[in-house]
Amino acid sequence: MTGTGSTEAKARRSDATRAAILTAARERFAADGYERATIRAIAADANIDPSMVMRYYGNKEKLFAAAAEFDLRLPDLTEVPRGEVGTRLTGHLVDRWEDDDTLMALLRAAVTNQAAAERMRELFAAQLGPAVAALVTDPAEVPVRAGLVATQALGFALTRYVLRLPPVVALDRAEAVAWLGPTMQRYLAGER
Amino acid sequence: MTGTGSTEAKARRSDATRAAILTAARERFAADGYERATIRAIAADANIDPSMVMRYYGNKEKLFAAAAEFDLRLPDLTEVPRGEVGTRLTGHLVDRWEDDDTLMALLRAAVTNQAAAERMRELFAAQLGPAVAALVTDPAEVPVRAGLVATQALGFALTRYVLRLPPVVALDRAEAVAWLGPTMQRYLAGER
DNA sequence: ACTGTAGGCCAACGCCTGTTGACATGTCGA
DNA sequence: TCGACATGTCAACAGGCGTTGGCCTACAGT
Repeated sequence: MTGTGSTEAKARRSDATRAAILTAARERFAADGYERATIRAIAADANIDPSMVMRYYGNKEKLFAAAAEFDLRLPDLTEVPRGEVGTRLTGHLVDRWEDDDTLMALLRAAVTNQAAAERMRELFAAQLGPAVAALVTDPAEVPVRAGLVATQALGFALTRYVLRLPPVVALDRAEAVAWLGPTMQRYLAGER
Repeated sequence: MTGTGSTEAKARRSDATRAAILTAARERFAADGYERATIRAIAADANIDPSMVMRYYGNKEKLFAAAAEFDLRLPDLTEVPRGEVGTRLTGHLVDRWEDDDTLMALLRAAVTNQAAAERMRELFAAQLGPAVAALVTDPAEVPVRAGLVATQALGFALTRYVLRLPPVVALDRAEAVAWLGPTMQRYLAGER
């Protein structure tokens, strides 16, 4: 056995560096988008040489792929009272957005980078889709309703965290949920 | 008098070139975002030399500023039946988005470029704000309601035209208006 | 204690970028 | 007809980018 003796896999001496790179990458991608986030800047943030980034992640594209790994951690909406799924989902998404900048990295990059956009599509198809499917009776309605939810969720994130429209920035969590919750509710479980 | 004899201002011989540059710039900024849209590519599209772009627009920043000039042409919502302002506004925005790629250029650029983001904020404050103000009785509510409208409008545009989430792309104009209209209605004139 | 190897740094490459200045061409007023 | 000025081309610059390969250095397994 090697190293510090963890229970699983082999702990490499370079794990700390790898993690530092990933953290710095997420921050840079989140703040600057795909093309303005340079390998050199990321390396500088992580206090290592740019060539280390290449050694550990191959190239910029793969680095982004690693940094953009993300789990929405959606709650099981079937256990929530039918009339509250909208506010519940909205609150969860706001929280998820605020405590992890991976989503921001994904969003900023997805606007100018094809691979990132594909990632975003997968994220909604693979994570939001199933959550919505558990609520909707007619399977044919699932994609549209999930899409509409994405519409409002991403629009809120875009205007609040990226464009920073003052009145949207000014909303506190409760106000945001109160305004957006009913919209989500209708998209998830409303008529039509 | 000079040139082709228009009624106002002086028509320069280079006006065609200036317009070609502007058109190419809008298309490139819309398709690629601010940093990936290069002066060289824009010049190539317009069939001229990159240095002409500099001569006529000074630098890339000013070129963008000129290309991102935009008027939402919002209808006078006070002449629309109170209950239909949501669908009316939604329909107008969808149309506006589809027949002019300036908005797309503005959105794609605003995600990674500060000046473009500021432009976007101004656009909503100066154009959407007043339109909303004409509908809402309490002036204190105007900014929030306009912000919420922006939230849904930009979210729809983002998911449909930029991220291209399949179910959102699949909506036709009528379906989009039917789904988003009520949301807009509530943001514009709903309770709370 | 010795040595192989993983971890890390440095310098350089080829390419692309925005931007500049010198030069050629054409057009229009005098 | 002539000259001034607008229009346009060409070549180059300085800097930044992703990426590569060679070279030290220090630790881990024997």
